[in-house]
Amino acid sequence: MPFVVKRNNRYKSIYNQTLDLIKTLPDGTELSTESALSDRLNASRTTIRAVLKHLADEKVIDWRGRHKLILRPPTDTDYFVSEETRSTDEILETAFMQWILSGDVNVGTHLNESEMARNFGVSTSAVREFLIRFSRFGLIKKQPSTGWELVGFTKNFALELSDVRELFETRSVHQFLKQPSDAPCWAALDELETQHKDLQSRVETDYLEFSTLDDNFHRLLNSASDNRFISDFHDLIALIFHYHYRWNKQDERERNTAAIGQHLAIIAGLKARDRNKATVACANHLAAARKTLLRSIVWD
Amino acid sequence: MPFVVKRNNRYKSIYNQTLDLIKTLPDGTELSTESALSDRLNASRTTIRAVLKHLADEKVIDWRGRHKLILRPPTDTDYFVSEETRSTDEILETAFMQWILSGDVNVGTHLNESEMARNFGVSTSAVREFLIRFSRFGLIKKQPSTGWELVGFTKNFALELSDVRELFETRSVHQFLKQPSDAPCWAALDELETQHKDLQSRVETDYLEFSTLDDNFHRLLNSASDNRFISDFHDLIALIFHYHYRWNKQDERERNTAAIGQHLAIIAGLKARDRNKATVACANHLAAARKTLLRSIVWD
DNA sequence: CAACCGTTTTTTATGCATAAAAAACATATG
DNA sequence: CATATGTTTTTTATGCATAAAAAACGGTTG
Repeated sequence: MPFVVKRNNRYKSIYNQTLDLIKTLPDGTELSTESALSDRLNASRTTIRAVLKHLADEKVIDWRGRHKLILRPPTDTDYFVSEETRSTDEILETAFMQWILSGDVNVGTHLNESEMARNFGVSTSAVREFLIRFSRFGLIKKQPSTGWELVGFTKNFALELSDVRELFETRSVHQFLKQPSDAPCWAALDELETQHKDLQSRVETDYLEFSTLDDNFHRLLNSASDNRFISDFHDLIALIFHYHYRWNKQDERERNTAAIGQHLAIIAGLKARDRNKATVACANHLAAARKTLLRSIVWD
Repeated sequence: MPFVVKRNNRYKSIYNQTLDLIKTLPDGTELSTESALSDRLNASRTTIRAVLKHLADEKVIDWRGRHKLILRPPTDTDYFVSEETRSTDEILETAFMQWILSGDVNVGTHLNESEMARNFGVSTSAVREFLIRFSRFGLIKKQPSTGWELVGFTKNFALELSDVRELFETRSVHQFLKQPSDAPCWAALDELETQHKDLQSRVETDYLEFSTLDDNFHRLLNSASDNRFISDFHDLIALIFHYHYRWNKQDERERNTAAIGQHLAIIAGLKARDRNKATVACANHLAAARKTLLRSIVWD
């Protein structure tokens, strides 16, 4: 008897999205063609047809050949719960990051594949492939035939990460300044400036919104470098910060308020086409980010 | 019936290493203890015992409990052929790099897992895990449920690679200059200088030896940065250059001769503790390397 | 009794089967 | 006859079984 059954999270996720779509349409109207739905929801027709079948069984639609009549609006109970629609990889990433960032597990710990599979409720292959994929972030490493070892989010990790980040972002700032004034990135920068000022005015209550803004801002900066290795590295930064924002709540409001100001200084420097000013503002911001990161170290 | 049988390349590789070891010992002497062999050859006692068993069967040793008497020196036919001792990952990497660098396969090509498994004579899991592992180099990428796509060693890839390389190595040169004069890296630099001069004197015939020297030199430089992300990136550089040296034979002697001179200029700058001179020499070398790389592009 | 070997248990590596999903192909319909 | 649906084939995702290898355990021997 199988411990873990094969997941069909894609189908369930598409099913939920189709319910959302139906909600926007009045009863008595027809759903579009299978191919159109397939394009729109980014799934194969096979999946779409499985969804339509289920919708018909649930009497949400009446499906006969090319006619797909909406019978009733979906209710909350029609939806699959979010746990079922998440991909194995998402589940693993969240569980794993929570596990290692909680500090319950020590640096140098040997990671046991079958134990992880048991604890996280997924198969050993899923764990195995996740670990291989995840290893590119440098938080774990493996020696052949001996398995995986937790490197962990240590002080050195944070320092090395910050060093490279400073190297890359400084370059990105300089590349940004080289963009022609009609390049779309300048409009995007204006938009981000507005969003920053908006959030600044209501930061007391809404400081949690900063995390998304932060990611968008740095992603825009780095886009000027137009370099896949810099983008890849930003994925790592984003990962670390994502979970950092999620679990390290210390001084969060103050930190975010300060960071908004630092971002605005960089934006001002860029808009003034003032290389020196922008560079200094960037250095200030990254120095602050480095400090924050170091304060959140669990180990050493 | 299985298409592919499970490999035991580790055992075979250790067996060959044990034969090497026995060659250094005269007949009639005893091999050391199982644990000692295990430590020395970096394998578990289980593997060592399997090797000893095979050695006894082949009458190379007489094995009775703790007595392992050497009966005869190993012959060439005792050895497993190298194909059998290579790991699946090595096999895949070589075959895959040869395949994509040969230019027979176009950028954007969809990589079929089972086809690759068939062609390379390994299982689909092996291919799958290889692709995940290999994807960190950015030569392939995957979109969920749709499989892998060849990004390929394109002009942009080479340009972006070179950009980051210049960023990192310039930093490494500066970090190198900050090392205290009694740091071991200075002695290592002296040693490399000697090797470079030695090779320079016989470059006409032995220019193929440069590839190893090149890797060692850049690895030493980057070690000054003491940064895992910079080291990881160097792995990518090393991979590209390894196969580049292997298949791109155009002007190889001239290129290597020039590169030796460039390396020596960097070494001279470093030894003189002349930041400016070292930086310029490094920039020159990397500019030449960039040019070489771009000339070897298969696609675009 | 400490180092060593024989045996058992655990973990990792890897082939493979199969469900889920995508893609291709065939047929129908307006 | 172009576009849609119905059906089949192919490919990917993923659970799992098991051989290889490592690690642990326990008894032996000098």
